[in-house]
Amino acid sequence: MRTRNQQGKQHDDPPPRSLTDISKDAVGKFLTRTSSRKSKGKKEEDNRIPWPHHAITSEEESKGQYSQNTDTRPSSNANTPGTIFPQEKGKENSVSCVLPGITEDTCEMEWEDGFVAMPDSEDNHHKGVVVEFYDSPSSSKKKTIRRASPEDKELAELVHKVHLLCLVARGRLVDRACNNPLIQGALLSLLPSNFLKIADVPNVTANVVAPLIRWFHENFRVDCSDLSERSFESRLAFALERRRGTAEEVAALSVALFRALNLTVRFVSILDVAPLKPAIDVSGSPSQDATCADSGIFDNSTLMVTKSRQIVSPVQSPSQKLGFQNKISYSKGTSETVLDTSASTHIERSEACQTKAEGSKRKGDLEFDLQLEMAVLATASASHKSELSSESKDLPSTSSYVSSYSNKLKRIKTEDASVISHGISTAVGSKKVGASLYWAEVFCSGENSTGKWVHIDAVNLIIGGEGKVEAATSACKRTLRYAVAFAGNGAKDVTRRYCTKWYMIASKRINSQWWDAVLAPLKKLESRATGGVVPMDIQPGTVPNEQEMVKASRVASQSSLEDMELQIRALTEPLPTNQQAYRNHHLYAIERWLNKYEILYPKGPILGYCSGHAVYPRTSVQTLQTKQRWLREGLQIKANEGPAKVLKHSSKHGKAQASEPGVCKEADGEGTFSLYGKWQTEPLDLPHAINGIVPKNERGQVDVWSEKCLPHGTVHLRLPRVVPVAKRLEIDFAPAMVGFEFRNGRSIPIYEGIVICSEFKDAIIEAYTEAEEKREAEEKKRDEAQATLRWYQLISSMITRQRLNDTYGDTSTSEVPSQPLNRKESEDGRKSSCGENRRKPISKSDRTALTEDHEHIFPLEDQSFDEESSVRTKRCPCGFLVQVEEF
DNA sequence: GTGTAGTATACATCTTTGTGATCG
DNA sequence: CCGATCACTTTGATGTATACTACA
Repeated sequence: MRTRNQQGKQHDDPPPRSLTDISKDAVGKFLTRTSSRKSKGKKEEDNRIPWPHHAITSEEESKGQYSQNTDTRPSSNANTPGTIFPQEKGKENSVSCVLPGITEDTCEMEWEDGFVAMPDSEDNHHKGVVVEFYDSPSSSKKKTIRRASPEDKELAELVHKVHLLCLVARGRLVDRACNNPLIQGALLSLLPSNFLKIADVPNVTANVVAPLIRWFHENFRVDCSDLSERSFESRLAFALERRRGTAEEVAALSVALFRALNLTVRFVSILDVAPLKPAIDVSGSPSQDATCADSGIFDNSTLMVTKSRQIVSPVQSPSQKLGFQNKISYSKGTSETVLDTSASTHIERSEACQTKAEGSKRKGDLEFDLQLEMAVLATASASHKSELSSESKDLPSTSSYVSSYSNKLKRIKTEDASVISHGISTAVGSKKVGASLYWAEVFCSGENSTGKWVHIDAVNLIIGGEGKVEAATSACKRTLRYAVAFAGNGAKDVTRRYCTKWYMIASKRINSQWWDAVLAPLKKLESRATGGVVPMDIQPGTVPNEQEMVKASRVASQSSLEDMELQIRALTEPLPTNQQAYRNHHLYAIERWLNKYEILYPKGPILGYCSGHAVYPRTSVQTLQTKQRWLREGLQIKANEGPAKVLKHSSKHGKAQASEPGVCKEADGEGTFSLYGKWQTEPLDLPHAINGIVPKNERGQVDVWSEKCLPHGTVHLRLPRVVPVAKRLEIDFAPAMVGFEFRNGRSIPIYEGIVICSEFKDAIIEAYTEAEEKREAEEKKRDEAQATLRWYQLISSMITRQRLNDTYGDTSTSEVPSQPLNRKESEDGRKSSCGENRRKPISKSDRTALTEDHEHIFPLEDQSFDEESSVRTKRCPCGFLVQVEEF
């Protein structure tokens, strides 16, 4: 949808609002809300999240789509200083402006001087104004980078999680379809009888199944039929009938076939989820992976292949498929791209067009498109696909192109057969490789002594190619982050089998705690399905027969053997060849990249070398702390322990110390501070309280970082107003310093309560309770007295008013009641004239009491203050009141 | 085109124990 | 006189992560 907008293609008639539209709107609104919560910050004037910056045309505007558009944000063109947006035909009328409803308050951005290009055609004249921004030569190098805000990060993580869950659910759905007995039966009926004996082979090996896979590969082809309206099972059945389907379907069919032959099989899928970290927003930098990012979720047949929905391709060569499908995907957005059969130069041309078109997109936009599509697909995949399908129908030359192009590719196919038969090995490292997203894992009991899960990619005809998956994925500018095996409605993360550079993906995966918790129940199901019942899962009370027990124990060991295998892979990762990788490597470290507070202890063993730097196990890296910091954890430095590391003080400290010579120098020298490792510490040996005296530090207090820091025989009473109590009882105490806070540019210690000897605890608490009760009673008494007084004043003023009314009635008069009720006059010294204090008009009734000679007085106890409005109300006992606004 | 090291920069973290005037 | 409260220039230096650049 966005692509169409961007290309300036308009909807002649607004299509009926499908569920997809509704979802998109909802997601858009959600994201708008998220973006509006943007945090402050000087650098955040570029206040946006990755967003498809549609060129909002005036035509849309005039049709009212403008207001319907979920994008209620200003076009990013406007607030991206120094960004050139290439002009394209049909886009001249794009408008960059602040949208209605966005005020200066809500949209604080820096506007840059630009020049207004006047529309050069009459056609455009009435459509709007083009505001273009050109970089000055000096600013051309400067890119505006918007760092992801915490909200962005949170959102990206949520999307990542939700997407993961969706893909896991999808994998289970596919897995379930593979168990469909009808599909399995139909597959068996197609199978030449000589392959049926595989079902009886006791120890299956990769070699045994190889001919079967070859047969399958020859008989089932990948295309991208669009049967989105159907359930996956019916799609699978249809693919079986046609002997062609999407890569996902073909892979699923291979799994179904293996299962029909009684092999232990998993359906494995790379979960190509939305990134965990939000994309940074670099204006003006071309998106490198534009084509990769602009892909669907469930429809990719290979990682290289984008927009594979509309294609009927009988070829298996990934390289051919790549060129072909890219071409199709380009045609979707660019109507001028003519797809003909003649030559690959056309493909290149269309690629160029695409590059040009995509070049105007920010990386963030592309990421957003992807995420939006994911979110929408999660709720309305079928609907969305049908929409895309209808889009593809709009393409005039697709079908003719497809048939002729496929003929051409058929010819190429025969030439490429040798390459294909060797799998992807010859092409790994080249971008001409299509890495499959889906494959099967067959448990070959005849491999090794204990059996082995063998990677079988029937789509690309690869057996045992687990080592190539990662390279092929990375060649596609993707990262293999999650490879999940599905069986028995369960799932198991088998990424380790396919990933050798875990350090590269560790930070791109969701925290393992969450992921493990998600997979835990699924892992059990998977384990149970890949052979039988795991002993610990046998229900108490049921007695499994011997056969079941044997099978179960075999599976248990099979499962744990695989776990062990994966664990070994995890712990025996090859040493990275670049130094940077050691900065946060979970297994290895080099001294150069240790943090300030880290040290190698013990310094060894050396596991290898990288660029001349010795590589140590990460387990040898220890965290260091200052003496003070260890103290907070209830640890102290052992006697005679020298510092493990000595660091220079910051210049601030240096200055402070220089200005105050002789003050507070560390024991080990000037301008330095010492760090110690945990191995140099021991539990804190605190002084004991003796004779009711609390041991205090040099400041006469006790630092209570935690309960561990309390001297023996003392307690910490976190009670307000407890100091006077201790003083009154003449009990020795120390103020408890519990931390610091920064106020007015300096750190201020925070005190909470006192530290006293345990033996006085009860006495203090008793006295404190008593004092508090007394205080509360006094407070209550004071409040009551105040209330009484106010009632007295109120009634007095009412009486006075009544008397005045009785005396003078409605007739205006200048006579003054000479006897104001003023019981407290003598007590209150604060007098003020009415004129001085009256800042607000007084009410009409009050005016009747306003007199010329009477001097009002406003006793303090008759004043009330409204904190909300900051208005103080002062009352004269005569009933006159004045309201004063206080600042 | 790719990988690596170095650099720039935004962001996160750590730092850390006053003083004088005024008022009740 | 003493103690409580308030105002006082709302830290800022440094480390770390990450993107970018130059170079092999």
